[in-house]
Amino acid sequence: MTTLARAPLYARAEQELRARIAAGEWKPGEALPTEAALSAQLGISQGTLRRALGVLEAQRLIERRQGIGTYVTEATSERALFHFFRAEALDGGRITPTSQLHRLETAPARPEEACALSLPQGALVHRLARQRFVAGQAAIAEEIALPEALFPGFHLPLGVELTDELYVHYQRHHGITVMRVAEKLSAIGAPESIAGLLGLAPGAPVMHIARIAFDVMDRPVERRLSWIETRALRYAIELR
Amino acid sequence: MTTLARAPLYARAEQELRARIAAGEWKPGEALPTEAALSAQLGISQGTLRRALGVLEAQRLIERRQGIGTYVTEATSERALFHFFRAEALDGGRITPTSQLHRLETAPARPEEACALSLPQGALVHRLARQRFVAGQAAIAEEIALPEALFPGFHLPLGVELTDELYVHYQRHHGITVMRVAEKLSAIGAPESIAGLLGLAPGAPVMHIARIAFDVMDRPVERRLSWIETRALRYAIELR
DNA sequence: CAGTGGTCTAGACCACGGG
DNA sequence: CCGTGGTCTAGACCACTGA
Repeated sequence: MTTLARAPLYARAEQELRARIAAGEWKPGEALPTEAALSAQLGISQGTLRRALGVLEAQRLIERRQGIGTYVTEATSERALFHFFRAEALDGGRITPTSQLHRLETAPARPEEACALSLPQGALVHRLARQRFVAGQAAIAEEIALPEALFPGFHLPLGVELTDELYVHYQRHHGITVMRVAEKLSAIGAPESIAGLLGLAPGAPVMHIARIAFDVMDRPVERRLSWIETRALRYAIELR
Repeated sequence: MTTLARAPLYARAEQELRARIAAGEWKPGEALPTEAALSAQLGISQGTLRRALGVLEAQRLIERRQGIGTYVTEATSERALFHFFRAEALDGGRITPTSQLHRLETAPARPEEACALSLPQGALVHRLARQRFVAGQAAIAEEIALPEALFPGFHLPLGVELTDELYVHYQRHHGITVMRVAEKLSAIGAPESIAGLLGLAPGAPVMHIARIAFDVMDRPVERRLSWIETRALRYAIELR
């Protein structure tokens, strides 16, 4: 683990704070104690605490505002879309898709799902299938698996236009904050079932994305397969 | 600019050091002065200097090694591949492609090239076309444009297997270090010319990537179009 | 105005690497 | 051993916010 006694103080403080936030000691939107109070409580100097807070801020787990205080970052549709939804219009403009769930079931994880989510054989997952629309056109099909253990009693209305991002829902209703996603992209010919959903001919080129999302403690919490029709969309990323 | 007199000291120090590195005061692989010497030279405390160095280190412009010193990061094939070449095998294993240049010309920039590289109409670019092979199979076709002004006298042998990454070549021979790339991905049917190069049927699904690469001072220095055959490859990225 | 986070400093001490 | 960067502290002062 990273919580070795040998690790620097600031790193241990960072882990301590991360764990406390993950445990819900301070919930999204709430303020942490002041730097003076926190450093006294942790028995470290303010400078060392600030270094730990700086890391958490860089990871967007917290937000610091001069003159106000330090807050646990709250997931918003805005932010979720901006950070983790990389599709944009051909001209680079932002896109705000709507979405509609058309299947929701709870079943034993398939082998690929269990593997992606580090679940034992036979563990239950909630499985969602949905479409996302851009300018009234179906542009994205998705199949999502969530560990039942992390999302007990998960539910969403079928067939209704959803405005909020799923990640906002995860945080508000299940206390799970997505911090990082890993994706593997490929270009494939649309399988028949997907082609139907997206209004394409079978075999037409679509972008396929296999995503695993990780939470604050870097545990895998969602596996998502996406099929994206990229005639009117671009998937924009930045590497540095 | 970011070099306002009002900006914090550490930010001004960071910009100052970045500019000096870009200007070649310390070349890739060379050591910067010690922290004590640098802080004295810049008239700031060691703590403030360390903060500036921390930013440059996070951006991988420099590397600090305890007991040794601070060095300007040198581009290596290893690093260039790892950071900016996101293709991997289906099982997640790394891939080391070979490449072969089959066209090299210098001509006025096309409108899209001029736009991508912030060049005036009619400015000259070097235009490269190459193929990249994975396990002996042509898997990637690329067309690359470089501003002639930044790469005077650019040349590479045609038709030979190249081992070094292009970005290593940019740094070694033209003093240009790529720090960041922006990409737009889509899935398209392979155009006839590309299909021929990749051994695909015309219209077969390929991943298309339009990339712009930026240097140390965040100027656009390369525009690259790639067509990737993703039957044996995945494009792996991480968002956080 | 009081209280918050942001900047900057000076200095002690530690850990590492090489002569 | 010495010189390097890495950690940690204590404290002064600034800049912003809201009552």
